[in-house]
This record gives sequence, structure tokens and C-alpha cells, in this order.
Amino acid sequence: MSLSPLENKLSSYASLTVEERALLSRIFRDRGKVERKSNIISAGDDARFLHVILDGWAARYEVLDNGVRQITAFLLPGDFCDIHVAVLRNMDHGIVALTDCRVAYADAAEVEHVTRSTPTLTRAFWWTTLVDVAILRQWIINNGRRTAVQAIAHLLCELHARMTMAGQVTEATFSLPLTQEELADATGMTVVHMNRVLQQLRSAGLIEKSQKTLTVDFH
Amino acid sequence: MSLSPLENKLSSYASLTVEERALLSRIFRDRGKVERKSNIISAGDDARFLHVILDGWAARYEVLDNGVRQITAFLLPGDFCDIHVAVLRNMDHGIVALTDCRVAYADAAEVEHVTRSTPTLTRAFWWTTLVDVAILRQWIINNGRRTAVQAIAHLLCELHARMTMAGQVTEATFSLPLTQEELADATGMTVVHMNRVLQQLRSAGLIEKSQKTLTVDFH
DNA sequence: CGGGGTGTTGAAGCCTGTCAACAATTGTGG
DNA sequence: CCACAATTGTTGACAGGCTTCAACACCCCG
Repeated sequence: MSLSPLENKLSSYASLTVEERALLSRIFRDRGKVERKSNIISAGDDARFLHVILDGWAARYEVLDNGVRQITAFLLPGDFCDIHVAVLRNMDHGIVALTDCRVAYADAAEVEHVTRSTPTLTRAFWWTTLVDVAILRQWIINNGRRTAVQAIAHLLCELHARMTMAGQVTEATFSLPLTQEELADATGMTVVHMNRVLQQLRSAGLIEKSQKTLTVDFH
Repeated sequence: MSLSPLENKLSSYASLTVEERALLSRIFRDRGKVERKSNIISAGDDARFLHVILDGWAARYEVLDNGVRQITAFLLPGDFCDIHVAVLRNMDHGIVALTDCRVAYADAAEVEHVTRSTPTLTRAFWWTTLVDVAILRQWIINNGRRTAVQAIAHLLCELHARMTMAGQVTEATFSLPLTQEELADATGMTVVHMNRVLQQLRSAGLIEKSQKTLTVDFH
């Protein structure tokens, strides 16, 4: 499997030259597989590498003192796990694989070098950061001021939009390999409540869920 | 008043050369005052300028259909209001002055030019974005998985830390010109509840608040 | 001195959490 | 391929944190 998820994503912001694509491929040469439920990166890890998801779903998360978990982002193919290591050098949270994942990684120092010498790529990396920021703001609103129904609906629409960008949606149906617990940890509610709200959305005909597949009905 | 709040902030990441400081001063040449409660930038505005707070407090916010407001960030002197216009070009939320503010602004096209030609400054701008991201993640946790007491405590500590960085804290006391409504809109709760939780923190001896000044007691 | 904004208080209700059990599904080993 | 185990999903009853509504106190500013 190639770097294509990342290249496709960056291309939607700025077209990459052949040289830039080559540079990316050269830097992200190492690949790996990560099993579902194991950490791609752990909080406190030495940030010596920069990771990109090539296949599968992952989540950015933090576990509080009292043991509760908050997921702060879902990562899809093409997403950076820790692009900030090109600028900062700390890992203040963990990344866990929610499905079996294929991951590419690059040496942080090499990425840093690129960001000091290749403005186009630097701006592309920065752009991905800014897109993530826009999503983060919506998550704050989800957890702060939206009702449970609104928050879940918004989250599912976000995932629908992102999967559409990745060309992985057909007729409003896409693969959603998340458990209700994971959705609950993202929206800051309990599994029980997530379950009940999903039932509401289903009986209202807004979503259909079978196995690990979701269909959203906009009307 | 000079650009010093911005320069100081950027300097804490990377030392700036004389040329870079001059470049900043040249770009951010226009200054303006914004009255408390008026918008520095409105949602949907043409993002033709990039704004920096020189003095005063502001907030990033969004108002939902049902009229409720969610604040997604507090902006202090030295903070960019809309650094993303150097890369994106849309304004999907508003910025409101919470106190009378002094603001500097630069032409977005000029800033974009700088980010295509001056890697040091680009990385410094990117760095500010990444620091903001780390704060945003904490706000998601505040609104998602922390109790009201924990969330408010965490927010006040964040502001304490940021004011410390800006050299505006003396003996754990600093200026906090926020109303309880603004704090409530940031943490996703009602004013009434904010009021009660603040009373808890006060009676527990964790904070002292007089006028627009806050003192935190770590023990 | 008066008035708008801000802070404070009480009572009642609801959304969401907690606890606990059971059903359904997926995965695994024989 | 079946049997069993583990994970995930579902349901009910009850508790509680937070909201809602409404009134009143306080404070700053013109």
C-alpha cells in the first residue's frame, strides 16, 4: 500500500509536484501494522517519529485521574497522528488503534528539516493542522452546548464528510467501525446514554446502522 | 504601544532576528481600538486581514441556532485572532472583545507571502497554532469528561499559566476581566451553575476573587 | 440618583449518569 | 463447524448534577 491516502489529502489543498511526492515517499519510508486496541503512540513517548495512518481508524485520547477516557479526535487514513512533533517535541496524549491499522512513519528530525526548507509542504502540513483545529472547535461545541442528539448527529455528519473527502462514501453509506463506547468517549457521555440516543436517531429515520456500516438520511 | 506582546510570545519559541522583528513590525503596521462587546471579526467576514491582540481580552465564539453561545477560546495579548487566514481564507466563527482592546492587523496576502518565503516565521506561526491545539484538546476534556468543579479549576489554571507566560502574574494573582456568563459560555454550563461552583471553589479556599482580579491557591 | 449589567439565591424538573442485569454479536479454540 | 468466552449492545429503575425560571441584591457608571 502506498502513501496515497496522505498524498490525496494534501493534494486537496495544494497540488504537489513530482519532487514533493518523491520527498514524502522518501521520508515516510518505514511502515508498520498496529493491532486494534494497542497504542500507536503512548502519552509521554519520546516524539522521535511522525506517524501517518494509511489504513484503519485510530483515536487521539487522554485518560483522567479518575479513569475516564476522553477521545479528542478520530484519525482516518491520511491523517497525521502527531504532526506537532515537527515543531514541538512532546506527546501529551496517546493514540490508540480502533481497528487494525497500517501506519507509515518518518524520522521527526527529517520532517523538521523539510519544514525548514520546503515551504509548500510546510504550508500543506500547517493546513492539515488548521483543518483539525476547525474540527476541534466543533467538538468543544458538541461537548459544551449541544444536546446529546445534536452532538451525535454532528459527529456522524463530520465523519460522513471526512469519509466523503476520502472517497469512501457510496450513497450516504460508509464504514463506521466504532463501538458505542468509543462514540461515547468522544462526545463525553455514558455508553448507556449513547445507546439510547442512537436509538432515537434510528427510530426518527435519520440513520441506519448495520454491522459496522452507517447510512445517514439527510432530508 | 508596540508589537511587543506578539514578539515576546514568538520569542518564547524561537529567537527572532532583527530582520524578522522588522518584518513583523512592517506587516502589522495598522492598529485599531475595539470597544468591549463589539466584534473584532464577525463570522462570515471576508478574511482579508490577520489580527493580533495587543492589549485586552477577546473570545472566539459561535452562536448556535437556538441562540446559545459557545466560547471556544480566550485570546490574550500576543494571540492571533485568525492566523488561519494565512492558509485558509474563511472565517467560520466570530471574535468578540471582552474588554476594550487594542488590535494590530496585517494584510492577509502579505502574511501569506511571508509564510511562503520566511520559514522561521512560518514555523513560529505554526507553533502558535499547535499550542492553541493543545489548549483546545483540554477544553474538549473540560466540556466532555470533567465535572463542573474540575473544568472551572482547569480553565482558571490555564489562564493563570498563560498570564504567567505573559509576565502578568504576581504572587498567583492576576487580572481576570471575565464575567461569570463568559466563563459559563466557555465551559458549556449555565450562569447559575457557574456561580454556585465558583462559590464552592472560594469556600474551599482554592481561589479568591475581588473585582476583576483572581488569586489561585495551589496547595 | 437611577438604571443596566452582573452576581446571588431558591424551588422544581429534566437530562444524563449510575448500577445491574441480560441479550446479541463477535471471536476463539477444540 | 460447533461450543464457549469475551466483547458489545440493550433495557429498567433510580439517583443526581445541572438547568430552568424567577426573583432579588449588588455594583459600577453616567
